[in-house]
Amino acid sequence: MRTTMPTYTIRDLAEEFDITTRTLRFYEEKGMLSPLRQGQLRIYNAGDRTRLKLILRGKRLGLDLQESSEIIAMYNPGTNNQKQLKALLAKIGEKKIQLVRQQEDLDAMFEDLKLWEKNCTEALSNA
Amino acid sequence: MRTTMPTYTIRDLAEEFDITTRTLRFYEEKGMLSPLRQGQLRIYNAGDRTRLKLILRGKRLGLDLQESSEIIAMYNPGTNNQKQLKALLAKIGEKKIQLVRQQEDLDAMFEDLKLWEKNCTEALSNA
DNA sequence: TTGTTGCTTTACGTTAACGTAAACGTTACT
DNA sequence: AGTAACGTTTACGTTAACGTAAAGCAACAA
Repeated sequence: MRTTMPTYTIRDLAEEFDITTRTLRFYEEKGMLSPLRQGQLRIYNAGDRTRLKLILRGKRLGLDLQESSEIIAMYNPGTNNQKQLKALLAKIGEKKIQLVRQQEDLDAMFEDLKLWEKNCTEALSNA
Repeated sequence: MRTTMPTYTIRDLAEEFDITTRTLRFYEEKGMLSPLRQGQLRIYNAGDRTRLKLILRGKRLGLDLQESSEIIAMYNPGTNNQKQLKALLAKIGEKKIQLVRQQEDLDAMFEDLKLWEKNCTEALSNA
């Protein structure tokens, strides 16, 4: 049996992820997405959608597009040689260090926010 | 008794936080730092240093300088009026939502990294 | 047929966050 | 006095990540 995979227009994805169509074309221009063409229209599949999600997740974490590209490249196992794998491991290590740092920063900022929130509400209730 | 608070030159801070002096002057230009002058030299105090730390923490979390400025503004309690406090609370709420999102993204990425790391090391040991 | 809507390509504009260079003033050796 | 090391201001340059506008094709609606 042959199940039909879902496809998306440029507008579908733009609306779902709240970005502009310009942004999608831009990512394509950068080689991060390669939707099929049906005539001259772009037609995205599930893989494209997943890659887009990864790009946007990276953005929220403060990665630039180049970094996100590298992350995404880890997903396809085309890299079967020793040197590249080791390089990849090193990169993963770096990324983990950076993410741990982010965790700490996040925790610290949450603490601050909690304090400020407390102070604000108290100041309001005493008014 | 009068204890002398520590002060820092522009180079001290640049080296401590691994940024350039240009960056420090830029933040000043944007009104985020206001070091004293001794002659025409900048002389930073503990408060300046703390603000700088907050700016850099914000950067690591992907905030832009404007957002970091707002965060820092929360630290000085000069805001004692009802409306501003409520606005502040709203902003804190937004920020918390965004940070929670970041937490989730971080967790997801850590999971991925762990998987990739495993795959890489296995691939290497089988070679 | 003439809109209107939505897609396309091409190309120039914009903003943030600095980098970089020029030209100059202090202080500190030597 | 010379010069090296650091600081200063002023100003133009740079990069990433899109925004925005122009000009045009395709399909469907009135």
